[in-house]
Amino acid sequence: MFLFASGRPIACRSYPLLKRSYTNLSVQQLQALLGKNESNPRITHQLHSHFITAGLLLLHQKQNSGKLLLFNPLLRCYSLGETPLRAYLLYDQLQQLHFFSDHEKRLPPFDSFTYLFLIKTTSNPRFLYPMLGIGIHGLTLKLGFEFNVYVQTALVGMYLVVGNRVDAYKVFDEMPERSSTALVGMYLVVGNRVDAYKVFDEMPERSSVTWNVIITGLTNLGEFEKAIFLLEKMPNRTVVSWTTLIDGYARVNKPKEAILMFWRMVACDAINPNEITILAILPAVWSFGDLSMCGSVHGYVVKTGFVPCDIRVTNSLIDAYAKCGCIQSSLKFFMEVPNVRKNLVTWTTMISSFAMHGMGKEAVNIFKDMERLGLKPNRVTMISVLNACSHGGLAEEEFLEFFNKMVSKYKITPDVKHYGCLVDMLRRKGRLEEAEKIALEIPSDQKAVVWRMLLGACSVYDDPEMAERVTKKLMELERGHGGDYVLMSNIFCGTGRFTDAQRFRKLMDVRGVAKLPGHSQVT
DNA sequence: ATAGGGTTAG
Repeated sequence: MFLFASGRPIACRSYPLLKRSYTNLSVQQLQALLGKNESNPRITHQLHSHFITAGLLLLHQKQNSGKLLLFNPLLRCYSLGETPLRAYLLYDQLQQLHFFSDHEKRLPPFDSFTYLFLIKTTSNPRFLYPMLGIGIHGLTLKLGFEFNVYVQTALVGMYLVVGNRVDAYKVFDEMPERSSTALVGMYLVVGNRVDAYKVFDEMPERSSVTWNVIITGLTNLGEFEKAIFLLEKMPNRTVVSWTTLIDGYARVNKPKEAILMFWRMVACDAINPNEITILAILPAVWSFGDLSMCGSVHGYVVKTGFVPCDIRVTNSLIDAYAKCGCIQSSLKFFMEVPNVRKNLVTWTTMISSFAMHGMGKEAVNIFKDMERLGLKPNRVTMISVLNACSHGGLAEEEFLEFFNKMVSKYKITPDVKHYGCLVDMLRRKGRLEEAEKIALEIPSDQKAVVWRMLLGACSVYDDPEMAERVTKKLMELERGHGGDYVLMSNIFCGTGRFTDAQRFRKLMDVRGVAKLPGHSQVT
């Protein structure tokens, strides 16, 4: 993936072709580009590719003690993104490259930034080897970065992610230069409100980030009264302070309080919401069902220019209109967005909006428009389409056409949710034989789940013959699931075949299976 | 360039 030969980096075939030219940009411009697109893995990847081919990856300022100008920002992007492993590999390759080059015996040109981002890599929940963080901790000690407050703050966070709380305390305890903000944050994450509050209270000076850290921590712990108490005491409230509480209330399903916070922010502090505030308030707006407020948020968002900038705001608004019951506004807004700005989520949102309104045909048309533009649906898109078909009164042939297309054309392996849609559709149609035929063709690892769904469908339609066949199939696959026996015997009871029912109950006792407390597989 | 809030289904 990251190939280097004879000390010189070379490009690798797996990199995507550059769609735009980065060749004339200065180092500062490239840095800014990385910072702006930190959440866009494609651009990160393209820039990485460019750095390698143009020999910029190891570019460093000679007069400034050899700091890496583009390597660290690149590391940061990968560490925060979807593939933190790339960050680790990037670091590892450079380290080995340095090790094998014989002209220098000194340590690699890594600085505190490198290790800070490396620690963040290991605390990223997507990173599969969090224990590597402990080794990196050792490195920072060896290299003398233990006096860097940022590095240590990241270390504390890392240990909390790894679950090693004792070490988190220990690292903090040995910090020579304590950042009170970090201490407050750490206590909050650990759940130690009293100590966090005490430290916070004794701080000689607090930055706005300090305030926001404690407000966020209290909100996440559900301590809304204390969070608001601090919010009111805070000297210079920022958008973040308010947004934290708005989001917190929306998440615990208290839309009224969230909306109240929103108005207080605007009225008391004359602070304008930003994109993230909008994303936080919209779920509150639709769960409160306030269509008129949906419209005023829309107006505000258009006026401030968030709409042409942030596609997520657009998507969230389309969704909010649909969930407030106004599919017309949803569609109108969707149509106003130029196709070049729409991303996969935009299309998926519109399809699921039609699905929740039972408008199957319209959903399918949107899906076909999307296909015509050459976009490839993902798992979520397909769930929405399939849902739209079964809820929107479409023929089962059409449903099955989409299902097959998903597998053959788009190479998406159906999971439990897709099969859930399938069984749901067939149940609505009462076509259980069809379902049985399909179930026979399903790949092995998912089989049991699907057969079990079918068994559930049989019990609704009182089809004991088929239920028996399905149960037999289930017995072949796995013998130990007690719920199947119970369901089967219930079906026989329901149709008056009590001896058959008893037969299954007995079989259950003989095989020594117990019925576990029930939980639904279909959600 | 470094700590704080983040779109779609179920």
